[in-house]
Amino acid sequence: MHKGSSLNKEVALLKRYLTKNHLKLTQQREAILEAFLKVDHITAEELYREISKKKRPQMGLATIYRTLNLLCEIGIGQQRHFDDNRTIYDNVLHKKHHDHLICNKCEKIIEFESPAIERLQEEMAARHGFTLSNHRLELFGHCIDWKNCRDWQKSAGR
Amino acid sequence: MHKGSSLNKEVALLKRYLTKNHLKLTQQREAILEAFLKVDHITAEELYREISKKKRPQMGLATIYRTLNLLCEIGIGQQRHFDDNRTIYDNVLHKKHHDHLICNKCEKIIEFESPAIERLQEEMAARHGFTLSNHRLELFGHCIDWKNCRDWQKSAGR
DNA sequence: TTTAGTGCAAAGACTTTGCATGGCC
DNA sequence: GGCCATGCAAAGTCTTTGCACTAAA
Repeated sequence: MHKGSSLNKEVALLKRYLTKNHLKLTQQREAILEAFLKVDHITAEELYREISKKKRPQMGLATIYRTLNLLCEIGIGQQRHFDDNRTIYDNVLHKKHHDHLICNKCEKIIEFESPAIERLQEEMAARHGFTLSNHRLELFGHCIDWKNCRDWQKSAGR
Repeated sequence: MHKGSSLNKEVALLKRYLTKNHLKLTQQREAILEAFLKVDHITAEELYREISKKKRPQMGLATIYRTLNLLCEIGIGQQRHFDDNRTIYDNVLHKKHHDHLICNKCEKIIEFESPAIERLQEEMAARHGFTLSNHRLELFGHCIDWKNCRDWQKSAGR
């Protein structure tokens, strides 16, 4: 399920970056990276609970934030935000890419892929002299059945 | 420059929404809407400074937030976040839509449009039973001339 | 007159920072 | 051993909420 080969590759990437910048590879950083690579995206809080439950009960939340920011600098992670203000950290390299279709009425989020759109993106990038590494596409609107959605019923009451 | 016709249209939209929901059209809400319609996007803080300087010195920040959230519910505004954690409120209806091509090396940002991509987006949304109101597309990569870019030279130093 | 909105200040939520201690190189 | 990283707690930053008062409807 979670390929070890990928893990090793990322650890190597992390090590290289750390060495190059006179930083250190600690057990915490390794544990965070390992857990992070198992998911597509996660919040600092969730990663914290995950790690302190299963591996290192004494891990500090601040360390999670610091390391997550580090991973973003390296390019393994990328920050994202939905409508609330918490930060979601995407696993950029490992995850199977997908885009999002987001319902403004009921908070429903559908993940999809479109090779056709991706092709046009490449074309557009090339036209402007860009080489793409990744992208983010979010479509907002409302889904056909939002009136039956419990989340929406709830928040509509205010 | 700032077309009055548009202003009136939006005020009408706001009024309709307020009436329908037994809400009230206050001077504050009108002032906030007016100021908001003059920009493409703005933060609550900026809008607050703008309005308290020029129109209503006693306006509270909380009112700005409340009204901005209201405008988002109506569909005149939309929240967005860049990498820091502050919320940017986009003027959805007024602004000319564009997508972004972002260079990870030199911070260059190019705005572009692609009707072909938009068409595919609609198609994809329809396939999932969604009606779109708008979207966000950001392409990340590097531009062909980033090595000559001053911004990159600068930030590469760390 | 009734009900909702406002301003202010306090509370919240999330993230970063300071500092003494501990752990890589 | 030197220096960076960690944990903890405190401080920040941005946003929401409670409440008494004011103003639309």
